[in-house]
Amino acid sequence: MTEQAPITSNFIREIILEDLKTNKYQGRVQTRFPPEPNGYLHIGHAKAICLDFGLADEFKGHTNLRFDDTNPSKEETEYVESIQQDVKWLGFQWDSLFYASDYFDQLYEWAVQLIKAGKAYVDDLSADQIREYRGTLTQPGRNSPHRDRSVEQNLDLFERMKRGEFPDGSRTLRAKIDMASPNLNLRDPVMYRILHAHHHRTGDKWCIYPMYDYAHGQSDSLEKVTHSMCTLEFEDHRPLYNWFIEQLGIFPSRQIEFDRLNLTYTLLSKRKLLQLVEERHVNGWDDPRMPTISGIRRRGYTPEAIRNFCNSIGVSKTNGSIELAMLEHFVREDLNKRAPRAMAVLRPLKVVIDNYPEHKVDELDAINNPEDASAGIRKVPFSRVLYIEQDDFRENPPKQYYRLSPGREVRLRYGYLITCTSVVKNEKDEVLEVHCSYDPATRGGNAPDGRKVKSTIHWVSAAHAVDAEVRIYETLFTKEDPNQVELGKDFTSNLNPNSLEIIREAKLEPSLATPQVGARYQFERLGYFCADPDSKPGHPVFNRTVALKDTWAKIEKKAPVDPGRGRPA
RNA sequence: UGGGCCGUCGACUAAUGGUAGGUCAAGUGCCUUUGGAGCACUUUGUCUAGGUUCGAAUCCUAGCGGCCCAGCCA
Repeated sequence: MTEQAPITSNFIREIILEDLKTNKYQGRVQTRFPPEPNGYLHIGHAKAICLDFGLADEFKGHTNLRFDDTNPSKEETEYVESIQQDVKWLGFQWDSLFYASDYFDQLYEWAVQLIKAGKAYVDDLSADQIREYRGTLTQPGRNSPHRDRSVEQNLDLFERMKRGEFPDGSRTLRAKIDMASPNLNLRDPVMYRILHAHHHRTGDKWCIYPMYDYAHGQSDSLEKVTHSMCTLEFEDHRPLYNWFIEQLGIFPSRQIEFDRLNLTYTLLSKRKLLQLVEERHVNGWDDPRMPTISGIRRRGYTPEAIRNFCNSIGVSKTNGSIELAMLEHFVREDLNKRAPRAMAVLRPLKVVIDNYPEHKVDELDAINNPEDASAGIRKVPFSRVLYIEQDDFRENPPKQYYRLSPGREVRLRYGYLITCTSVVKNEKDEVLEVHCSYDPATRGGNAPDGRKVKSTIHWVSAAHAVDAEVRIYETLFTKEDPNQVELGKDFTSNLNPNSLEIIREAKLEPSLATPQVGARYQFERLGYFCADPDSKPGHPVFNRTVALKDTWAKIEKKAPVDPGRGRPA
């Protein structure tokens, strides 16, 4: 396992350190991760999870998992299950599991208390009217005509809202704050709305449901949360968060806002991810192209890689976007150290070793992981007919191309030095097979005379090869910022038509015939691959997690001249 | 155009009035039975203009730029 990346400090840790120093909460650090169960968790949530759990762990504190389930029309138990699975998979364990709906009774009592204190009132205005009365960014709002009802009447009306006497949308409970506040959140925010909807946990007990602003801070307070982290867009809500707590005189949790994660070529909005799923642009929430935890897990990412990434990107209040290369770096770093190596040929080209005995099969030693001696070695069968990668042969090699070409000698990894003697082509001038001779004295890959070859290529014995499907992924979107669209179009116009390439004719070394689902390998010289649940015994399916860094691709891109054709490729 | 928040290498992030540092990316070299990995080196930055100060990324003022807020979503 990769050692933990050092966590660079941040302003939230500084706040906690200061609170610890001044003994503000008697040395307690209590956080919470509060997802709404209305979708799958994504890499952006992973950042929040690492923060919430990581900071609490660091200071011997506690973290609750709390489902923010105040809107029954969007929330489902499928999501609460996937969220728990994902948090655990990332390597975190919550101290207590709560639901905002656990607090519905208490929240109702507190609402009554606020009504009695003249701090809340039942409003009969419709949604449209409320919007109208709210004013605009530059103009103050106006008081609702119902704002000054008596406490008795408010109590009666609120009670009857709860009993179900009124239809959806006909009334709300509002906090009585200030319709002229420059902060729109303080212009008598709605605390309760009428919603005759079945709730995934409370069933039909309630037909009024608290709004986020009224539920979240009070839930934090009930759990004695000391540091309540959320994203920047809630900054404007903090005065309201504090207002409820002050009016109620309950435990003062503190809300601290940090910047949401943005990743290039990636969308991190639950609404848009849901759209991708529903419109079938991807094959479900766990499609390996999705930035969901379940998607990147299926893609082959490790929890350690994700945690190291989250701990390395820092936490601040600046709106920025992290390059996808950063995330990829951390999977490569982790997998390089732990993934066993294997040989796989994605686009096979037949190679015949003419001077190798027809039916001979040799078992060659291959190192499982050069980064980890304890991983040991395995046997790989070698015979007269092999597959190599089409990319590893060029009839007319460009400058700096070191791989196989007519007359050239290369090394077959853990095998022999071979020299290309001739090629067989079809009528379309395509190379069908390559003929080589091998040097029997080079078994294992070294020449007794000390001669060197410039290149080592991977291979699979044709007679022993396992047929496999390999899925190659590119970014889901073609634009760094998928939200950047022409007028009248939406983000789906930036979908990358080549985000998934299915290779059905891949040839794998025999040890890969029946991998465990989720097993991760490095296919030598190609990248990291992960066995997909679609695998069948003897016919595996692999997802490419990430390619290896490819220096040759860079060289070729920089000087795209093919001397064989005499013009830029 | 009301309010809130934010501007440091290409990206992300440190420096808490005292040497602008780290990671990724990019580049160069070494090494290599993965053109992988590793190692070494290199390039590029404090939004602008004033001010305070022995000294400013940091404090002040004024600009400029970006993000968020007018759901009975969270």
